[in-house]
Amino acid sequence: MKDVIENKLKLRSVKPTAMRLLVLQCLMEQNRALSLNELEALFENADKSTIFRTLKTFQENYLVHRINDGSGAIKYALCDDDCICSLEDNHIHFLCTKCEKTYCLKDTPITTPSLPNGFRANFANYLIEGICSTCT
Amino acid sequence: MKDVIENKLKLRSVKPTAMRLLVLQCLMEQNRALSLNELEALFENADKSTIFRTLKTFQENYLVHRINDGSGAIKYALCDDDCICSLEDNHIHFLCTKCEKTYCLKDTPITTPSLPNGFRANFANYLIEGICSTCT
DNA sequence: TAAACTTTGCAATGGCATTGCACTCCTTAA
DNA sequence: TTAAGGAGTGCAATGCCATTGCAAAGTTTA
Repeated sequence: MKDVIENKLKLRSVKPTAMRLLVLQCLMEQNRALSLNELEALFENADKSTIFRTLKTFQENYLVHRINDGSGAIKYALCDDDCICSLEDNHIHFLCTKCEKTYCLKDTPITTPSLPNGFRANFANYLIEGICSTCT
Repeated sequence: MKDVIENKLKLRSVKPTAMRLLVLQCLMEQNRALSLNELEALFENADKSTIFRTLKTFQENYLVHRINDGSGAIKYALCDDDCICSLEDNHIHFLCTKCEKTYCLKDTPITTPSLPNGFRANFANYLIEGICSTCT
């Protein structure tokens, strides 16, 4: 397990510090998008700004992507290994309004519609709110 | 023009105060989604909290909908007259990353994909970022 | 081993949404 | 016509979250 995490970092040329390993492991285990506060709560003794900067480093190296789910707090979720956060990598996110958890629906790619004349798309953020399978 | 605005309010049983007429007119004229700060700047002498509460009233009566375009500030845009802000009323929004303006693409309804088993959709927020026709 | 760089923790700061409270305005009923 | 009640408004907080400056701690390199 530890190897897998370290490999993920190596793949993106990010030095494996203790904090980074922890955050990455956490994101892998939870299998959903987490906010800064949620992450902070899971660690107890780690500083929020350190986690913030860890996540920033991760973003810059395509390890995680940010999700704006309208909850007020930005959520962070793991990217696939071959992700470069392009329009093609964007996928739908799902916010359960009951448990407040946000999931990546990686198997549900975003279909970009034809836009009005002169409009060009670079990035898409598609969020669906509803009830997840656990809360049904 | 004034009649049109007053009618819109009457249609939703919202009392036409000066502030409400102004805000509604503004949203109609701009033909795009505006943030609280943008609205405040357009009026100069009106208080932000009044505008906020005006918009809240509008939301509650399906006159405007909120848009989370990831800019940090919530934007507000006019609803159609027959809107009840249901999943079917949701449409795509477009944020131009150059001029920072957000548009409703009312003619581009959101197609909700088939979700994983057990997931049920109640609301969708689909934002596309890119360059608008004016900035191309 | 010392210098240079990176990472971390703490303590701000700033932006935006939201609310409490008092004042004003408008409506209503005696 | 006037007093009372309710709605709307303005001002001044408050709170939450993202972000950053700075110094200490840790790591790498010559």
